[in-house]
Amino acid sequence: MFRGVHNINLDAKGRMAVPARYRQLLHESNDGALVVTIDTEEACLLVYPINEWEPIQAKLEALPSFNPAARRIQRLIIGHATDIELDSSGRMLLPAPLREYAGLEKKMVMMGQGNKFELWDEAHWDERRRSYLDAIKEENQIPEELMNLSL
Amino acid sequence: MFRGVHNINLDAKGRMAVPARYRQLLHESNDGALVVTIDTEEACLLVYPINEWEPIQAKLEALPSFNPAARRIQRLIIGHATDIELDSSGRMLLPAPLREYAGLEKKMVMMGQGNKFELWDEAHWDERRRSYLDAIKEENQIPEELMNLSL
DNA sequence: TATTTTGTGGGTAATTGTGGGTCGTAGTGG
DNA sequence: CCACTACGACCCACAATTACCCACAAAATA
Repeated sequence: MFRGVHNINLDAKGRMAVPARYRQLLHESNDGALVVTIDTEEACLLVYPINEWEPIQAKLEALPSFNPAARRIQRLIIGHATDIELDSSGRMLLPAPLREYAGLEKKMVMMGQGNKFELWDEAHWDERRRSYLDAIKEENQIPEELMNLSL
Repeated sequence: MFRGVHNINLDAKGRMAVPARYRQLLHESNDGALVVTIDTEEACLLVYPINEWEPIQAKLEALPSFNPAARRIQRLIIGHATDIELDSSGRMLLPAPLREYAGLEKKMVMMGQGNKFELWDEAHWDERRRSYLDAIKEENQIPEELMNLSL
């Protein structure tokens, strides 16, 4: 699955070159078909290969629609989910509204996260990473699940 | 398993020569396939043979993703975990973003740590080692687990 | 000291990333 | 319904990076 960081530049047309190492993988499994949507907790975008996305959307749709919290999530996540494809030179064009949401201008960071990629504005990610690292260092009570983890 | 220290130089292209004694081992078990990621507590990098890494990523992905502390750890560790291979002369090219994180310029230290290696900037490691030694001398209460250890 | 192994530095070719031109299509407004 | 505009798909050319290779220096071994 996906992992690793890459510094990527967005060009003037809002396109980003997908690192070559992922292209084959994306083409083989899904012919380069992807879905981008927003992360509701952070100002970043999530990119799924279509086959990873479908079950997620199905699960979201199955949520009880009279529940306001569920409706909100559905609206936000499904609402922003946009199909995109890799172009002939292995780039993807990020839709303007989503670029705006994540504050993507030029320098960005692409990170593999298992079944998906995350896209961050570079400055924003640097700052966020710092705060994550601080949180880890200052944490006085580490969750049970993490205590037993040996890396 | 891995142990021992080596002083290593990064060349101008960001490559480091893996000490010959580890090469065979790495090639035999994994064909030289490795994963590098960051240490979240110290400014250093962790290098795993791929077979050692996979179960770790699996464990990380299994953490509850609604737990903020777990999400942070996942983002940081999986997000930075980059696949690399030994080249034909037994060197590895460290990705620029990771080199930056650990402040690796030229002189570095590689240390075996059981199932992985750690990479430190030399000056940084020297200083850190001093502070570790000081901490041990000044410590008045030694953790239970250590009390029963006989070296 | 001779010989082999290991580490280091670059040169080169191939691959990958970047920028931009052009054309077709869809959307907009008159 | 037509002209015009904006945008995206496609294409090409150049720049940057990486993989591969070879040669030499340094170190270890015999």
